[in-house]
Amino acid sequence: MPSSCFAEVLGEHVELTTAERHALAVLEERKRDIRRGAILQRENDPGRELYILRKGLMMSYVLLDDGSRQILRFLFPGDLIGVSSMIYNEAPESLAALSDCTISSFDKPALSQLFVAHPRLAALILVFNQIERVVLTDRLAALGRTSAKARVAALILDLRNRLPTPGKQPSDTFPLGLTQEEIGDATGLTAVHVNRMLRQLEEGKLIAREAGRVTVHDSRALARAANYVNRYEGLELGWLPPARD
Amino acid sequence: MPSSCFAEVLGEHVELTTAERHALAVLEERKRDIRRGAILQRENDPGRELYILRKGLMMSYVLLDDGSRQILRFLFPGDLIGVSSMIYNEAPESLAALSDCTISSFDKPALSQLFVAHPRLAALILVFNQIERVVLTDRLAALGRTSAKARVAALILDLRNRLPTPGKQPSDTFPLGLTQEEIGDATGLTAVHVNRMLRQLEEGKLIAREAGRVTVHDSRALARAANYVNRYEGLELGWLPPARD
DNA sequence: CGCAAATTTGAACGTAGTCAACAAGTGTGG
DNA sequence: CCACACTTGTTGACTACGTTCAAATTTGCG
Repeated sequence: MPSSCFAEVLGEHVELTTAERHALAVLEERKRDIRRGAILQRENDPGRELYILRKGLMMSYVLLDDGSRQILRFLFPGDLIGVSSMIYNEAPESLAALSDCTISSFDKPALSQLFVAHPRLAALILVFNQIERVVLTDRLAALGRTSAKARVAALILDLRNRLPTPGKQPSDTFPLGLTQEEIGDATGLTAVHVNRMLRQLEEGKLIAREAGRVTVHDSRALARAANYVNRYEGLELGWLPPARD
Repeated sequence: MPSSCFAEVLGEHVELTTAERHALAVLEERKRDIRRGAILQRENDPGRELYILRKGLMMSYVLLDDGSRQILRFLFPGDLIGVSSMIYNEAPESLAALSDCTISSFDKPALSQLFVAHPRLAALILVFNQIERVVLTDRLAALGRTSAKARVAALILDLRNRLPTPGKQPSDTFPLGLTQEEIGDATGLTAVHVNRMLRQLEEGKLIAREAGRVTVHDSRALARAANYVNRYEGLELGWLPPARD
């Protein structure tokens, strides 16, 4: 029984040793619930702590000075968050809960010690940073070079693949969990236009919607429309350093 | 005399030990020149090697299936490149030289060994990954939520701050080194519209242009127009693990 | 010097934004 | 349990920012 969500995610890619599991468990000793809408970290505040999301859905975002918001990333259970804020005096982004969530928090020295004691885990953290980076560049390309429809399609596919399900396999029907305004802030669109795009996808029989739940009908066509690549697949980790223990 | 560009960059933030300098020098033992326009790595090819850019200007980009291009990042001397490609079987992005360049290359095990032998350097690599990530999120917010003019302004400011100068201090006059098409592919605009925005910035006395060189006249106004933050400043690295040696 | 690439400009078009009004949910307190 | 307030979703009409297409001009380079 894994006591750490983060360990569970890492464990999907490598066989963790007991010592490694123990080191990761330390990061999730403390546990805390936060309510939907709560702001865990505010842009420009000092980022004193790191977090691991254990349950629920969160987002990171920035506010521009005309008041508009850009959602940078949706955060799922097992995600390590706040790393970018820890390296600055002032956090470059805000963190907020989109549903009721459970999180663990730990301080910077804990990460530091992990780097000294477990080089393989350090390398794995690098790997997950890079996955996150590539997902961001996919979104950059989407915002820079694809249509509104494609961006909304990509967001739906990404949610489908990442939202936790009872059985681990992504389910084609899932609760959206986002307002159309939030979808707009993630895709660089207005809520009004998101509504039109969802309708178009529905009319094209790519998706169906009812009671806040979305069903992906034609995930092939959707992926084609969206240029979507699942960046959590196709990893090559043969080069990782040996595990301690 | 620093034998490593990468060490020089890291050395601006921490005092490196002799052992650390030596470990970094190993990464840049081999040295190679590539011509302007050369493609160092192609999307979907295996990313066998890592690189450190020693001299010149490069870019990373992706091609979408409608043929359009999104430039993800400009690369400057001292940048460690190809990390995201090393974790996948197939590289998620291409790397190309925008000017004649000098690079060093090393293999994945070399990085792996660095993580084992020098946890502080591993943590510093994490730090630079995070800076890169934040720069990407700034650009994401720019593409999603700011005007064409603001995006071009931000690109000019970023080039001003990062282009190497004889004296280390950024110079307000510098060679652009990019075609308007490349600026467009970086900012999510067409070359035609980039031209109009450059003209507007010029008419507004924010910049001047002649013979391929740009002069920033009013960097305050430019930064305001662009929401620009220099992400290489304001770091907080007190938590780094102790240096080896 | 001559050619190809890059820049510049104008005109027409289209995607997405803005504004406004209404409908449908959702939650809260009386 | 219902009434009311507020948020969210939906639709239409109009607007505007940036694209597209085309052609002329300049620049850089072999």
